[in-house]
Amino acid sequence: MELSKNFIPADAENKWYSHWKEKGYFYSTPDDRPPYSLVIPPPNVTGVLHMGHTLNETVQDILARRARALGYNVCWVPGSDHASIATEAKVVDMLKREKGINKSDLTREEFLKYAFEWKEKYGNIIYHQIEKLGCSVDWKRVSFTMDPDYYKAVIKVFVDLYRKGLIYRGARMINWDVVAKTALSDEEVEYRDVKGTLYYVKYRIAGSDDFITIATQRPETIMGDVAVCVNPTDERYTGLKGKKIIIPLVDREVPLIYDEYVDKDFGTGALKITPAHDINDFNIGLKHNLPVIDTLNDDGTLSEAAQVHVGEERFEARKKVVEELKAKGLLIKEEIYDSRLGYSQRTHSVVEPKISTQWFVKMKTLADAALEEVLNGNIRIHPHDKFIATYRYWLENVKDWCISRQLWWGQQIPAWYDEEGNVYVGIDEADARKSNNIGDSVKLTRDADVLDTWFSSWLWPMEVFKGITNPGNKDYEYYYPTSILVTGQDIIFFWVARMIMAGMEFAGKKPFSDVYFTGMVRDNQGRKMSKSLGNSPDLLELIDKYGADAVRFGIMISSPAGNDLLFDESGLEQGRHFNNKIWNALKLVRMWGEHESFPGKDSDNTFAIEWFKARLAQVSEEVNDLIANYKLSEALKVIYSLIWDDFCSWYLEWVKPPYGEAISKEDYETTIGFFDELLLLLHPFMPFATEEIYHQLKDRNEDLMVRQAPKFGAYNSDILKAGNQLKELITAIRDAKNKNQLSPKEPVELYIETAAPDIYSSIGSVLQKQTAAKEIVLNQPTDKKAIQIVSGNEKIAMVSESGIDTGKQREQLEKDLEYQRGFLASVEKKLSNERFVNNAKPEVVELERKKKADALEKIKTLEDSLKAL
RNA sequence: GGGAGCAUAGCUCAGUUGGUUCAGAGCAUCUGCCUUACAAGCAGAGGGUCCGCGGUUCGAGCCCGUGUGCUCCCA
Repeated sequence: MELSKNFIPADAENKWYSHWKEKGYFYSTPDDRPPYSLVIPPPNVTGVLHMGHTLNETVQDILARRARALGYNVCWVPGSDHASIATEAKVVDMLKREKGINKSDLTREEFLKYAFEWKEKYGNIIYHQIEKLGCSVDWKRVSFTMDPDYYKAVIKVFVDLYRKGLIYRGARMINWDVVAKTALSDEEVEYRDVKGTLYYVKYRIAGSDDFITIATQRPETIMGDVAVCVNPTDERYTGLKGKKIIIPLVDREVPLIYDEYVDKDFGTGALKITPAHDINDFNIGLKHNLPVIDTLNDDGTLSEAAQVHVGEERFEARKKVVEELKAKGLLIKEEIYDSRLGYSQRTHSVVEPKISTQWFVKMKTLADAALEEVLNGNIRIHPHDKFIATYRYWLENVKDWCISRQLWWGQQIPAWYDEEGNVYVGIDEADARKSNNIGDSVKLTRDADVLDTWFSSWLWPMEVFKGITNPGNKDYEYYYPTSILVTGQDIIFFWVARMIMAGMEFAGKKPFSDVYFTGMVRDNQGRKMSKSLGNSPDLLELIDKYGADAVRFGIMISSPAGNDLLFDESGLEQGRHFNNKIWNALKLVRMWGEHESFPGKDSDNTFAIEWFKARLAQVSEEVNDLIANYKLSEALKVIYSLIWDDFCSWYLEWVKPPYGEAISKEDYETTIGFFDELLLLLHPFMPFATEEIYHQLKDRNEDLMVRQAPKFGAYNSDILKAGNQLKELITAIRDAKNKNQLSPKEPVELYIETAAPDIYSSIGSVLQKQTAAKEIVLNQPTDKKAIQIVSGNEKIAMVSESGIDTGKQREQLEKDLEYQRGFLASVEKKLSNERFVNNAKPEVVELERKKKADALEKIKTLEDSLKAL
């Protein structure tokens, strides 16, 4: 069959993915082999794969495929999480838009029905993309954080922690998302620098016509003020002790209080205290026994308690309050200053600090265990140095985790309240009654809230193997702890740290042995990829354009471990070119196989074959080391160079039979053998093209995906040296031809002066072939007019029938000579330095002596060549 | 404000234990080639004060200090 001019990715991708799937290569069940398990960091069901995911999934697939080749029983579990806030928002939006239904018109059950329908419809997009990318995940193990068993696991864990006293319910200052109308955890708030306005407002002092001026960025909360606070050491205000202050607009009388907390230098040194809407004010309020006046509704509008502008949106209300203060002459000035505001990670609305009764997890003991497990080295973080400090800092300063969300999409909190508001926790109502001795006559109402999504995903490595709902089962025993977790550095707290906590708390065992953090994918201008910038390419379009292998290549080649990478399509182009390069190598080798009969003669390509054998062993070892250290980008570069340079540019040219002649059967088969090993090395990075070429190379039933890597033993390093020398000789001669405007095919005679003539018995024939040399003569000077070339310590006179430009040559030789003399001088300087000779390690000194000898020899050769011109 | 990281060729980045196989790769640029696998290619070439300053050392891209610039995390 005629092969196409270039590799066509789409055909291979569809064909091989379904073939692998049919053969069951992705599926794993426990057996005698060592396990290699990993769980996909669950993308949320609302999403599509962005470039960050692409990098992440590619890294995992590389590790998985590599582990398979090394004999492990690989189990890679796919899945997604339910993303309560994001999904609920999308479903609410869809209901409104498509069906004209408001969430408030639905019962919880009705809403959940729609939500599950939505999930069925859109939740699979992501799996399709994972498939297109070639990921070898076990499709029989797809998990979802709202699956019935998973749901049970989350409830079980909640009850368990509650009974251990690690979960409590209480009123605290929390982060409130006014769009989603739910509490958020500290980690779900993103802070951004903004230009804020500081308003200077006059508050009248009761019983006088004097004023005290406060500075605030939130004039719309004035109505919630319960005190004005100054620093006790602030002399400006000492005379006001015991006075009352009148809050503008609402005319409430509040005390003037004193607290060290107030910064005398900020604003006017007088701070309005609004405990309901600021965490620091809240703390001061607690300390001074002040009331809390919550002037905001859950949706961010002003509440009845505000008395004025009731029902106005908070930022609208701010404008109106400012106008009113201005009108009353109470606004002294406005000042722009740099501030930071918290935004909801999901809805991007400004987060409102709010006093609210929520459920919390006590983090201290959990955090201690999770920290210990990493510090003692049981869990290794890669790259270690970059993230260990962050991990440590967060765990040492962790705050309690707010886990309740005022949503429906999620695991409903298993807590019931009686009519007095007493709370009873149990895995279901019956359990709650039984364990708390509550009779059936008592009416119980279930807590309406659900749990934070991360409260379910922290169980992921355990529960995908049913480790919570069915502990001790065979899968769980075999696959847990998992081998590695690959994830983005941005969720080190959300997820990684909490998974470790969960593992230690519920299994008494770490969830994984290694954590590999990938960097962030940015665009080629270094900007974070985001929907609003529109700079995130569509994965499926990229795959259409370049092929999945090229996408994988492009993202990996520019992806040093743990560092951010600037995504640029030029990398994908390079990947596509690489595919074609291998494809063309395939075409060449196939052509050799098309001869009717092979000559029976013994190989005359011994050197090329032995050399490549050694190179292959050397690089395989290197690749093993690199991958073991998670240096995947470097491993890919090494493989790329082995295939393109060593195999295609050198080896294939060396063994290529003259046009029209056939290669020997032995060399042909050896070459295919090499090709197989190269494809195996590359396969984890570019699975489709390699599998396709593997089958095009030879008719066979076995697949590359399940081929086992051979063990390469020691390799001959002498032959590698000889290979380098050969390459240098060829390059030097080609270069000389190029510089003298001779065609590469120009027939020449080479007169080589060498101290080691023996080597030419092995490399001679290749050298001759690659340089179009009619003849190679060793250590016999010629008196013919020749081009003088120096390569290493070899002095070559190249005789050609065409003209020679001696001027150019002289220039080149003199340049080399100058470099060698400079080099010699630096070495001699070192050697004449007594302190160097006395202090440096003997082998270093010896090396310098050798360098000196080499340099002297080279200088002599160059001088001789110049003379010969 | 606290902490971490980064700064090497025009661009994106490697550079593991300090020692000319260490100053590298890919892309880009330039020169010559439509050479029967590959022009998405081949054969070559040019290009860097390794951010500035100081220190340790016989010796620093690498270690230490400091300054500058950028990025991230936390408050």
